[in-house]
Amino acid sequence: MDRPVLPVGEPHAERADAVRNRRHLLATARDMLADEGADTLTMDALAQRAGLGKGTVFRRFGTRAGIFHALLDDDERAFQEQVLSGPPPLGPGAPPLDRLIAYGRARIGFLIEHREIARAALDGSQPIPAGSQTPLSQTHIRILLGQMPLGPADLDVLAVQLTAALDGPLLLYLSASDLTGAAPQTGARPQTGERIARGWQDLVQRVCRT
Amino acid sequence: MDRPVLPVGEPHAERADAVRNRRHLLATARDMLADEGADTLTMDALAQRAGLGKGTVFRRFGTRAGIFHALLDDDERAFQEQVLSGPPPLGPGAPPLDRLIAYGRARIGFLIEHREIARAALDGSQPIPAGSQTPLSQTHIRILLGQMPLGPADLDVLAVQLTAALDGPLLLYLSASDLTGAAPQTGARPQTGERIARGWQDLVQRVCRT
DNA sequence: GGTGTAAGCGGACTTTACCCCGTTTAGATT
DNA sequence: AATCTAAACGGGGTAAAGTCCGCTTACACC
Repeated sequence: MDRPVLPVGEPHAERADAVRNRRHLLATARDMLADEGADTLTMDALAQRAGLGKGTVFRRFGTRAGIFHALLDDDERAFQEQVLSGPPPLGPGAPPLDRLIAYGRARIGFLIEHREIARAALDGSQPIPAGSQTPLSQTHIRILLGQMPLGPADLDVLAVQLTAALDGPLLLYLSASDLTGAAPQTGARPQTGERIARGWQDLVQRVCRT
Repeated sequence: MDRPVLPVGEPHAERADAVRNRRHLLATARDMLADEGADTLTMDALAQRAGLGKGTVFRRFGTRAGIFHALLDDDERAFQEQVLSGPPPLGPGAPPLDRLIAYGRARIGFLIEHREIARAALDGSQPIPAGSQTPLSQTHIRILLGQMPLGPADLDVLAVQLTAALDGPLLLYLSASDLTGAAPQTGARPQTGERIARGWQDLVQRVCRT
């Protein structure tokens, strides 16, 4: 007899209850975040509020930072789609340099908008290489660089450098920023984001001019 | 009568026993590091091995990462001196671009040499802006940039970007690297450091060409 | 030398992240 | 429906960071 018929490509990646619990935990985490902020979001508290065991929370997310990482990934999906198949210059179709500039600008906007989560996501005691949090960023930059005439250059290293250069000022901003008091409005400091965006554009143009 | 004679500039920054204890703790920490590595270096263990109370350890260093930071600062003093008043091109006297390249190379070498401590120093759950660990790096880069003809540019942002671009690949290397097993020899991978150094030189030359 | 006081010290206590492992259950197979 | 097994669950247990506060001590001044 053959292997069982029909559906399975993979045996079964995740059980239904597991999926349900993951979603429920994520939703609960968002509620807590809205209610009280990131600090009081402890693993115990989350488990209790979700009506699940602490073990389950750890099984799903591995670590506290993992929760925030998952939340961020969730929000990032839409953003990624814009990059991969949205309209130019962010999406494909524009010259690589323009796309690079647009990408930086978009990422800056995205992270500033989600700053509380973003900040909490990078806490952990694990190594925190700027840019390995989002291999996507680095990969995308790497690809765009490959499409440009840069002469002899170590594109892999350059991609890491640029990813870090993009994230660096952001991290500085995120950590210095007034995440303490209730921010009066969402776009609290348009200027800072704009300044970083201009800096990015300038840097990239300098690096890529022939 | 004048102010009391002789020494004091400040009332008394630190009591003698405090100084003694700090030094003793630092030395003990180095011993433990050499004996067992960074992981087993807990605050309790350090206090016990040093024959002091845990409260004292926290009073002196504030946080676990603080200990490693202090160790690194200690090692860094010599390096800083080279930068501030050593021979060119690292020290003053050479053209700023050359100094920038030399600085990057030197910093890469320094951090790779002290990788275990460096890695442990950046753990904490506090914000970890690349480059704010060492404001010195950023400041130095900023000053050198100011001495170059770069046209219109936001030098402060550019300095942050370059600092991050210098640290990024290093962090990646430090975290990926085989810090686990006993490294056979100190200069385990000359190539990686060299590759990063070349990347730095290339980046800086691109950014600064007129 | 005596004295006052700010700084330092110690170590019990609290809080959390994270581990472990016995128990339960989804869901495939018959 | 009955059975079987790997995955998921629960929640008590552990370890380590960081806090607190009453006691001790260096040292400036007399």
